[in-house]
Amino acid sequence: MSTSVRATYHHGDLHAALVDVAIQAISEQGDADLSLRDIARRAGVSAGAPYRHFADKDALLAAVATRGYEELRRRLLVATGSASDSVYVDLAVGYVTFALDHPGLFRLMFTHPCSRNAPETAAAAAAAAAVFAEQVGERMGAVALVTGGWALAHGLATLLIDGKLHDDGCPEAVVRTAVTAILNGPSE
Amino acid sequence: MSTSVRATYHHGDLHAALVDVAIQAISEQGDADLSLRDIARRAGVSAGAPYRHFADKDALLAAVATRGYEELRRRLLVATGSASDSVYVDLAVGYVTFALDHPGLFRLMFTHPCSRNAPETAAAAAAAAAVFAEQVGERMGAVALVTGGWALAHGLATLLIDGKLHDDGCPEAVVRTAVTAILNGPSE
DNA sequence: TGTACATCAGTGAACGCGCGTTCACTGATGTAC
DNA sequence: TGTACATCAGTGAACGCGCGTTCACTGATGTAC
Repeated sequence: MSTSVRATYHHGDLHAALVDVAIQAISEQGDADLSLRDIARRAGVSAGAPYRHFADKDALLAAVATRGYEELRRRLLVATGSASDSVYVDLAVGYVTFALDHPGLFRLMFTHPCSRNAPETAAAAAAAAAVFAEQVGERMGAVALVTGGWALAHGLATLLIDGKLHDDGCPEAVVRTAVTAILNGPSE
Repeated sequence: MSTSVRATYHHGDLHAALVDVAIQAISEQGDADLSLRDIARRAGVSAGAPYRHFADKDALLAAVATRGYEELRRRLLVATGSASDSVYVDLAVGYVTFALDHPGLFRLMFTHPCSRNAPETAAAAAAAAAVFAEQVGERMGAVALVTGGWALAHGLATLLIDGKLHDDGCPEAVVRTAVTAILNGPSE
């Protein structure tokens, strides 16, 4: 079950192992362009082996993105449980924390074309986005508020993982103050 | 001066031409990974020629990103001139419109590591970001409002270029309503 | 104005590289009797 | 329980490809006299 040397000729569950290893690799190197050969190498398997489990590279990446969306959804649900004043702040913090923990995965999920045509990935993405809709929507009842809240969180996440905002060591504080400030409005 | 066949052995201004052609190429193909060889090819020049003008591929990309930030700044300044109620809406619309017009360039500017170490690019990026600070800051005077406004625009831009939001053919409307909704707040 | 020469900005062939993918193969597994 | 055999999941060598970069070269330009 470990990533280390295999005892048997057959792997056991190479399908899942490849996704695991890909997520780990993407986390280590911080950006989204992994090579299929490298993933196979890390899984201790020949370069052709993945083709027993995935049609091509994009299919593997789509599976990785799917797992990413599932984890994001989980994080958002957990964040919702906080006893904070604002759902927006809670969701944004959960969202941004996920992105900062897995920047490469986050970029893959949102930018890589692999996820465009995979229905499974699209479903997982929709499920994650639905958390915003449920949490914000059920309290406010406006689509635009959901979109705005999501965009705010997403903007903070991407700017932070790309190093465009100074976070002074505490990105969470940046998120809290920025979201709060915007929600309280330009006070006019 | 055109992209077509060169008359003379020497090019004239290959430096600028390479940046032009790269921006055009990136616009056509929609994503950020161009090859240096392809850019040279499009410029009608051999694969080695760019090395007379740029240290390496990243140096060219940094120059491209710099031009991108300059154009973004210009757009933001123009957007500021609108007779709208809200600076936030104006800036967000300008920002998002730029991203949708040049999705590949936008991704390059914000995500590609090439721009990390180039001081010239960093300066252009800072100048663009400063428009937010000036417009929002001088009226509200709060750093968090600037960050929040920028993040909101940036989030909408990235979600839209990555096809994660339904825009129903009019992305500008999505931006207007989302920003307005968030600014008016969850009405509590 | 004309010539010699240094400098500049291209060429094009070559380098090594890692990639995604295919394919004939072989070792392991499991099922039928 | 034991054996024959179909199926499955790996191997490893090979494919063609395009890439970034280097380098000895050559054509064009401009300057000194």
